Amino acid sequence: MPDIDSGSGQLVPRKRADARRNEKALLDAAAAAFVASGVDVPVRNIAVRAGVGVGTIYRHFPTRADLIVAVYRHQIEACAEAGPALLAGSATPHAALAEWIDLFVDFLVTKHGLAAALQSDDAAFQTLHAYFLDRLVPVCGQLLDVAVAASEIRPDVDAYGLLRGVGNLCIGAGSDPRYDARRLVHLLVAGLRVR
Amino acid sequence: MPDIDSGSGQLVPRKRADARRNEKALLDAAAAAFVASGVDVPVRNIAVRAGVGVGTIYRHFPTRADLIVAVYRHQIEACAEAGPALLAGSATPHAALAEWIDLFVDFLVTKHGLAAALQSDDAAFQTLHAYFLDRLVPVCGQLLDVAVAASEIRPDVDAYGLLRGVGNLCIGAGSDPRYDARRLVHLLVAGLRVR
DNA sequence: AACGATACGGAACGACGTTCCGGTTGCCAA
DNA sequence: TTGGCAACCGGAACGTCGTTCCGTATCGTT
Repeated sequence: MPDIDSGSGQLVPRKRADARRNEKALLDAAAAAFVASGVDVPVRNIAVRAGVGVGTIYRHFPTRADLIVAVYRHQIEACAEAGPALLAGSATPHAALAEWIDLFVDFLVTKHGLAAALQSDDAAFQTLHAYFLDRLVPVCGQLLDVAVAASEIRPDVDAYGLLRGVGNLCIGAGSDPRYDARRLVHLLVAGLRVR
Repeated sequence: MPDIDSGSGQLVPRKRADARRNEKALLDAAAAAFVASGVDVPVRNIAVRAGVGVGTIYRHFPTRADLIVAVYRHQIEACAEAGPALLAGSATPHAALAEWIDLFVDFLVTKHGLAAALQSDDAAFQTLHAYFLDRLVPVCGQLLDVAVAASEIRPDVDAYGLLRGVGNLCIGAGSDPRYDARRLVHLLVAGLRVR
């Protein structure tokens, strides 16, 4: 029985044991390296940490973005799923939006260099860009829609632009104590309100 | 008479004619290269455009930041000097602040990659960072002070953070038609208002 | 014209991302 | 158990880029 069900009825050939072991080791090593040196850490460092050759990294994760997404997938999913929950449990739609954006900001500012990588137009980061957008823009859009319907915020704000703006504001947060990204994001969110 | 007065009583040895010629050629070449490929254009490209060796670039401009500052110094000065003028000629201090920030944003979004370079923590860009801050933070601070004194905006906003936030919002503007940095900056500035 | 200071050019080096291939290892069938 | 082959691995090798360095050329003065 060489094949395995990968969650959605698709039969994919089961990977070799050493390949699975290396993939796990790489994820752990990458997570540690990202914490220690940011997501821009040289590929070779991650390879050394994981005790594998650089070729092995590229085989499992063709681009750096694939590795980043794999490392942070759980947290991004959690953020996405928190959207509807906040909407259901908050006093007002605007409060829910603000709290959700806080979650997003908290995630970004604790990941050295991730916000910068998100905005990079380097082709290697397109996958990263796309994953964040696919997963978070709809959630943000829903929060915006409800808040607009409640006449709490201006009607002409789109989720994509807002999310990119928030992401941009998070760049460099954490490396300069004089720069308070959370505060600026709050100001931006305040600017969304109808007067 | 080999020495020359460099503006402030300091006698500095006059540079050789070929050195002055090359410096001019480099500034022109860099300006053209920045427009064509952004401020991250490889050093060698600039050297080729100027018809010079790479060593000559590093002799005249030890870091990339020095070259960028030299290319854009005039525009940055103009932006700084526009602050007081706007303050004098605008309807309200908040309007002056908004207009001045518009100038700053217009400058940034038309210079490919400059906003990103401004926030980079790479040591080579420290000079750039410092020059922008030295020149523009005081101007922004003055605009903020007056607007605060007029009770138009919240009192707890500092010029450094605001300027960095605006700069951050400009990252990637121009390379993605879906991302409207000007609009987000407007929202941020709107968020500064007292309720 | 000759000479010293100044400036030039580009080769060379190290860091990095990425590709490629000879050797190794896990897996299945016989 | 073992043979064989596909999958997989490691790291050498290549191209790009920033940066340094030094032998050579040029300028300005005497």
